[in-house]
Amino acid sequence: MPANDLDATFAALADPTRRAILARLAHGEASVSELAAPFAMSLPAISKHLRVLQRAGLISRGRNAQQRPCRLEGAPLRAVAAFTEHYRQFWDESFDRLDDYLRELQGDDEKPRRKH
Amino acid sequence: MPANDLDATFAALADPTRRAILARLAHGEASVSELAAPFAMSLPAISKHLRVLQRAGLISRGRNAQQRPCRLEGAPLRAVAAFTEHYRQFWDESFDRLDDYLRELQGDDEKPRRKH
DNA sequence: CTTTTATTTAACCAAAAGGTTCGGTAACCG
DNA sequence: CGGTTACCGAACCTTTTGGTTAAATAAAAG
Repeated sequence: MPANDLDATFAALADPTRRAILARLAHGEASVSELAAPFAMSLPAISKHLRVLQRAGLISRGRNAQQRPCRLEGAPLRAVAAFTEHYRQFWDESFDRLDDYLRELQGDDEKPRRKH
Repeated sequence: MPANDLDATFAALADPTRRAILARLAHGEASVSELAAPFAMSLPAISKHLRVLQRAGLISRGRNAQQRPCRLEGAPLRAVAAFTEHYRQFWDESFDRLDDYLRELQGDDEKPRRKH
């Protein structure tokens, strides 16, 4: 169950170290030491960051010998995306995709090609 | 102009009071007292929340007699949307637009992992 | 000029966040 | 067995956060 709590998710994302960890994990699983390597920070500090990310449901952890590999779990980001979507008219000045969005919400499944 | 700092933006969004204020402002401008009304909280507390939102660039403030009306400024949310977009493959389980995404990221040296 | 209304500033406080060091535990390796 | 590797937990410290109350400011109203 992805702790689907916007409070925890936003708070977890508010730290640059944690966002960097997520960026690293987007390339694949990694051990704690691997994740810690780029930072001028003690290992327990990284461990704490990982616990914050895990409590927010943004990562999950496995076990491989002595290692506890971390894997990115993007599900909570869906709620973040939904949040921004709710305010789209306030930041998307082009309004290009507002119609598409409204159509999607109506269940009109016909999906036009959407370029980023 | 818009303090386009993900740290400040995510931190500002991590508080439920501040998100409720933004939700209220999505319906239109409001004074500080109007914004404070729904909360069991002192006025200075709301004032502090507004300062956090303003420093994050999420609101701007005008002047109307004794009132200092607040207006929603969604620009920082564009950066948040871009952030989630970057992780879309990890939260969009329908994978409808995975091909688009991969095409966009062409040049990435490591192939993104697809969940079982 | 005095008062009222709207909001901010200042001083304070408790709790949480982000870091440290030191010591523990669990799994593998010789 | 004993040592090494990989990580976690506990205790501690400092800064930030989120709230309070009391006093200050600014503009309007009487």
